[in-house]
Amino acid sequence: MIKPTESELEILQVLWALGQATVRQVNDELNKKREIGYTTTLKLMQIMFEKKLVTRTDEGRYHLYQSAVSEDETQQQLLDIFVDTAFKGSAMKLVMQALGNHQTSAEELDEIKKLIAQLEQNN
Amino acid sequence: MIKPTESELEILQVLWALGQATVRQVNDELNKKREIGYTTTLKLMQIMFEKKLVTRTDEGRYHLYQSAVSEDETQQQLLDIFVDTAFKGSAMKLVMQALGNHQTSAEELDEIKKLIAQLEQNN
DNA sequence: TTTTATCTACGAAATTTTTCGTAGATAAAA
DNA sequence: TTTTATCTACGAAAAATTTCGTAGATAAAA
Repeated sequence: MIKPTESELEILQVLWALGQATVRQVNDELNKKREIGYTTTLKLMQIMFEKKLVTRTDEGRYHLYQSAVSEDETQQQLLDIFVDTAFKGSAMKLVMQALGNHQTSAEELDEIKKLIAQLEQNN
Repeated sequence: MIKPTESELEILQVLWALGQATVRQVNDELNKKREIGYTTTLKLMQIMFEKKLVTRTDEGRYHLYQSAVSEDETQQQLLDIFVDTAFKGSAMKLVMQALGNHQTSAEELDEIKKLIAQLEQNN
């Protein structure tokens, strides 16, 4: 599977959120964060289409784009790479850092505890 | 603080592990993973010196390099960016994915539980 | 019907990152 | 002393990524 670039990932985020979208819609979303030209987004999405990161349907005058990769799988893939490059492969350390420095709600902590309990059972 | 590039991060990893090292040593380490020319590593480290990512002492004929940024702080910074870009800001989801898909030992799970207990107390 | 707006395709410029060759200096080996 | 090995500095090529301008087509508005 191909690792999306930073910009490609931003576009995938939008597509995951919207389900499907035109270049215009994606570009509008991106511009909520930072200025980016329409043709820039267009070009990126065309490249992503070639790379098969997205699919699209021809709706007459325009194209309707959809992500071709699942959010979960992509996140998992990126996470694996990230753990390797930034945390020398220690997922453990990453988890500790993430828990330590982000404020996590009581409910979320409960969820994690549940997950841990599950993992312990499966041993 | 400056975000190191992928290659710069690889070099920082080596420096964090060795404490201090010459270009030659770093290059040797990098070559355990993939082929990379000596002057490539040299150039990168010179750039990192300009960016103040590393410091160095002049040991006569050669330079002895040290990381100028702490491993923890850098990891935290990268983690923050990564959570944002790949997980839309949800550290929670990242933790769940990381725990779920990497085999974590019983001891490690214990450590995490301890940390969670601590976090719960501080509420 | 004419003008205006919007869309795609496409090439190429601009930027960022990575890679390496060459030159000059100095230490080590012969 | 001469040769060889190794180091830094530096420029610039190569590669990867991002950005945008222009042209041509078509729909919408005037």
